[in-house]
Amino acid sequence: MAKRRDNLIPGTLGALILKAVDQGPMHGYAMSKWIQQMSKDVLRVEEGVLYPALHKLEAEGCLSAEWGLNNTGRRAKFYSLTPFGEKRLREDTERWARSAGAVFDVLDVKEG
Amino acid sequence: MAKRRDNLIPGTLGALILKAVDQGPMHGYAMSKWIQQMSKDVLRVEEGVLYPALHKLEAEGCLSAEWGLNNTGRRAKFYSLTPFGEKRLREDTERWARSAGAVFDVLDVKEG
DNA sequence: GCTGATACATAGGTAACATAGGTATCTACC
DNA sequence: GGTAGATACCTATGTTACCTATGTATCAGC
Repeated sequence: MAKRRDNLIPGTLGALILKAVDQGPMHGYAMSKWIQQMSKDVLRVEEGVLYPALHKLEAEGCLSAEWGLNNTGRRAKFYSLTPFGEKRLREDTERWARSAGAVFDVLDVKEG
Repeated sequence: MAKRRDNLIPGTLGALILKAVDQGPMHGYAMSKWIQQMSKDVLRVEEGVLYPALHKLEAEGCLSAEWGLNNTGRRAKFYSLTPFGEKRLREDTERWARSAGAVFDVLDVKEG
């Protein structure tokens, strides 16, 4: 079980979530769909992976949460970026670009 | 201890090593230096990380090893790519390009 | 004799993700 | 009334993969 590396590149999940919430307050299920769509179906964030990550980001002060209603009247927990979360997103994005670029360099692959 | 994500993007180490050996038979220490150099000092493969990974790749049939002497006459274990290792390198590289590209898409970062 | 570089190796710790299960509501369909 | 599927949340357990620390040994240079 626990086959590795089917969906995500480990270490990127936090940034993906923060980027989703950066679009505006969003609930978990919508983030999952948004990431899947923006990645053209390459990245999938299963719910058993998503919710623990959300709780961790909230505990770290990157996200704030409050219950509300979605556009069909269903109860959902909406997350927003805190200033600290915005800072984290910028840092994570920068670190990712740097590290991923280095991997492309070594593997001698054209990026894009 | 065990601070996370200082050097490597998890899941990329195998491909980095295979790419190093793809340059020609190489011993571990030289791989470490080669990766560091090709990544412009962004990626560092510590020895406690490298050698277990080499043993694993050998056990999986991606690498073959034999003892020899380096150019200064020192004893070293030289690794070569097996056909299976070449296949693995191609697959890993392709998967990396696809997944990393998707992360760039989501994070809305220019690659390169 | 000491330091630093080269070269290999193992042990123990932990984070992060994958999988599998669970609850609950609402709509659509039969 | 029953079922299926989508929406929406959650937790528990397992495994991998990496990080750190530490050890051995040789050789060059001071």
